[in-house]
Parts: sequence; C-alpha cells; structure tokens
Amino acid sequence: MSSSMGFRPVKTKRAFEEVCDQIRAEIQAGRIAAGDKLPSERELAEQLQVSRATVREAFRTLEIGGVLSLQKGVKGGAMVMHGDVKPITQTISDLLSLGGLSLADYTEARKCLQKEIIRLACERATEEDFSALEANIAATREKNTEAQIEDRTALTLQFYALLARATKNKAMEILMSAVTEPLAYYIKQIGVDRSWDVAASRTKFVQYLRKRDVDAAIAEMSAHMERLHAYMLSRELSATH
Amino acid sequence: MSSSMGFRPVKTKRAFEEVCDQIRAEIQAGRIAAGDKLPSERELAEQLQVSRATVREAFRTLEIGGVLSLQKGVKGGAMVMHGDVKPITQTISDLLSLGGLSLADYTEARKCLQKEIIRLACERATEEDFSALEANIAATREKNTEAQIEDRTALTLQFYALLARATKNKAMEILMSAVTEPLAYYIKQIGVDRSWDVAASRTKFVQYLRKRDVDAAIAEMSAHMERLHAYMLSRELSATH
DNA sequence: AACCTTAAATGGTAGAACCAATAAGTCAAC
DNA sequence: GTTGACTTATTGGTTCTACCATTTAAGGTT
Repeated sequence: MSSSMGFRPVKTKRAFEEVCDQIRAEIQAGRIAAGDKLPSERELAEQLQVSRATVREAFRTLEIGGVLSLQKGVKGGAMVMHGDVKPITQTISDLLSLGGLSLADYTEARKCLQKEIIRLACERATEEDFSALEANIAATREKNTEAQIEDRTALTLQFYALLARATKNKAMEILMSAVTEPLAYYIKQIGVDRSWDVAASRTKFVQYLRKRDVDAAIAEMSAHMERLHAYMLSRELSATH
Repeated sequence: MSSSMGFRPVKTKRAFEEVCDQIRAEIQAGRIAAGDKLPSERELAEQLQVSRATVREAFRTLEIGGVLSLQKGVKGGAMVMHGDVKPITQTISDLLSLGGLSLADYTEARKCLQKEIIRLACERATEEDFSALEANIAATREKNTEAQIEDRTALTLQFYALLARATKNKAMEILMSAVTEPLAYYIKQIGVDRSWDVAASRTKFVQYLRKRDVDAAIAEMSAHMERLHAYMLSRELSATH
C-alpha cells in the first residue's frame, strides 16, 4: 500500500482551543484591537455556550501568550494587549533547560545576532542612545559588591536592551531579549566571573559605537562574549560532573 | 523622598503560577527531565493541596509553552517534552497582528537573520543539505496550480527550514522558524505574487551555496526578499484602505 | 472635604460529577 | 492461535455550583 495516501493523524480540537481561535480570529480581522476589553468570563461563557472553566483556560492561554491581560475587580476583565516578548524568552529558557537546545548553539546564535545588531546600532544610534548606555555603565560601576549581584544582572540585561533599542527596530529588540534574558537563569545558577572588568570593556565598546566604527565595536563585543562563553562552558562542565 | 528606595509593585503570585514554578524548578534542578511523566492531575492536586482546576491551569500553561504534552486515557498523563518552537512563532504572529511589531521592522530583521544563516550554511552545508533543498525546489515546481497554494506555502516554509538546518545550529533553526512561519499567516491573508519564478531564484541560490559563494548567495536571497517585501507592503497598504 | 461603610462586579480557587478517549484485559467465535 | 467484540480502569476534558479576594463605585457619616 502506498504511504502517500495523505492520511493524517486525527486532531480533535478541544473546546478551549476553539475559543482561543475565535478570539485570535476577531483580532486578526480587526474587529477587536489592543486596548479593547472582552466580555467577562461568565458572560462570554454564556455567549459561546461553554462552561466558565473552558473560557478561563482560553483566557489563561492567551494571557501567557501576552495577548490578554486579566484584571480583577469591577471594571476589571480581559483586556487585549499589544503582545509581549516574555513568552519568547521563556521558551528559549525552557529549551535550554530541557536539552532541546545546546549551550554551544545558543551562544553561537547570540554572537551572530549581536553582530547584526551592532551593525544597525552603529548606523542609527542617537546621542540619547549613547548617553543611556553610558549611564547604564556608570550605574554598573557602583554595584560592585557581592550582595548586589542581582542588580548587576539586571543592569547587564538593560545594557543589551538599550543597545538593541539603538537599532530603531522593534524586531531586533525582541530577538535580542530572546537571546539575552535566558542568560539571567544561568547567571543565577552558576554565578558570574568577576575576574575582569566588564565596565571597562563596555566603555570602550560605546566609544567605538560613537565613532561608528562597526568592526572595532564588533571586535570588542566578540572578545567580551568569548570570555563569557568560555567561562560558562567550563562551569557547565563542572556542574555536570 | 527619593525615588530610588527600591520599592517594587507587589505582585501576588497566583496558585497555578506557583505550581508552574515548582515544576520548572524540578526540571532545572534535573530531578525530572524530558521523557518523564508527572503525576496525574488528581494526584498532583492532592500532593500540592490545591484544586484540580489549579493544576490544570498550570499544566495548560506548560503545555502551551511546549514543556508538557498531555495525553488522555489510562497510561496517559503529563509528559515532559524537549521544548517546542511553536510558542515563539505564535508570539511573533500575535505581535504582528496586534501592532506590537511593524511589518517593516519584521522584514528587516528577517533579512539580517537570513544573512547570518546563509553565511553559516555556506560554511557547513553537506551534500545531503543540497539535495534536500533541490528536492524541495523540484516539488515546488510541480505544485503550480492555484488550488495548490497551501502546498506551495508549506514547501516554502520547508525550504527555509532546510536552509536553517544546513547551519548545523539548532538555535538558528529556531530563530529562522520564528521569523519565517508567521509569513504563512500573511500569505493566507493577502495571497502570493506569482508574477515571478521563485523556483528559478532558489535554484540559482542553491548553486551559489554549492560553490560556497557567500556574497552571491546573499545577493540572490536579498533580491528575492526585496521583491516579496515590496509586494507585501503594497498589499498591506491596499488592505488598510 | 475627608473618611468609612456598603454593595456590586470580576477574576481566583475549590470540589464534585460526569463525559470522552485510551489502553489493557477477558472472552467467545472462527 | 488469531481475530474481534466487550468490559473495565485510568486519565484528561468539560460542566456546574459555591465561595473567596480584590477592586471600584456609590452612598453615608463625621
């Protein structure tokens, strides 16, 4: 018998998925948009002829996906958002911890993406971007105690976010956070190497950025990332032993 | 009063979020891994002293995130997966339809990422990759009727997936699907421009890839994307009028 | 005017019951 | 021995009811 008869495994759509699809369809058709509020759980359950629990599962799915925001109390309810980046970051983190993505592949992709972001940032960064980056570096210098490691991590993530913002491209910001924020998980687990001065490296980097020197900026960032990656890979090995 | 006192908005964690965190913590600690099965909803609800609905919302969240797979019936239950790329693709699509991401930014990021992927693919693609790409092009040539537009779309997505696979980097595959698959939504909405021969362009592209000619391959792909991009922007404008 | 009380609406949780699908076991027919 | 129908136990999917916690508005009190 031929194996190309086109049979596909049956997929019985669950009720809450149908609700999700209907809501997404309304959004894509433009009948509801960001800022609008959906009917309450009880009301929508009645309209769709399903139980409130089913509507809740659909709302939960869309809330986790960054499509809805749920607020309690009268005047609360489900409001449509503009979308969110967190689901992407979370998924990358899950892929890393579940073994669906190796640390080596992840870091290489991070390098590739950084390169393009630096290229765009060199073209388009404004004075506001430069001063924001320098303010971030200055704040990092002040957080130099062991107890402030969480603040330093937050500032590091902010540094890359500011760099991505300099590209004036929202998609690049999204991709940057997707490949940067999962680092926070690793930093919390394995700690950070404090044997070199990241502030000095970043200061030089921003100087190259100001001079619109793409190659020098990429070189400086690559050197920084090589150190970090070597450290992370060594810590990963020691952690598994 | 200083605004740097470190006050943060209180966020009362919901019960199902606590359940999610506990499961993710178990995964990250290595106590449960991909392939393992979690207790049933009823059993876990009893262990955690919460209602079954709460466990369900947690399972639902992790299922949507690609962490769990839920199966009915005896011997069913919640099994831990290796992670999934779908949440990322879905989020990008949502961002596009909700206005959190412009089509212009999206396509520019797509171009940047393609460049890096082509660069890596030129270095690492094997004979198997080339023949897979060529088989895909051959299949595309056969699907040339209007009725087969869905098949053509699927083959287009597969073409880019195969190209990403040639990088031998799973993270690049993930990013590729994240910026490519949302196109399917647009294609379904606005249709495709069939005034030029995509198969011919892709054939040339693979030839350059075979010769490891990075610049020529990038140029060919860029030209293709410029045409597509111009077409999509024109259709988007006409759709909003 | 400032403060407190009350009420109403809404999401969050609990618990029970039942439906639907799945897999394994049992048994009769061939 | 194999096939197929039937039974049974387990589990996710759904419904329903009830109640809790939070938020906002309205009204009343000082």
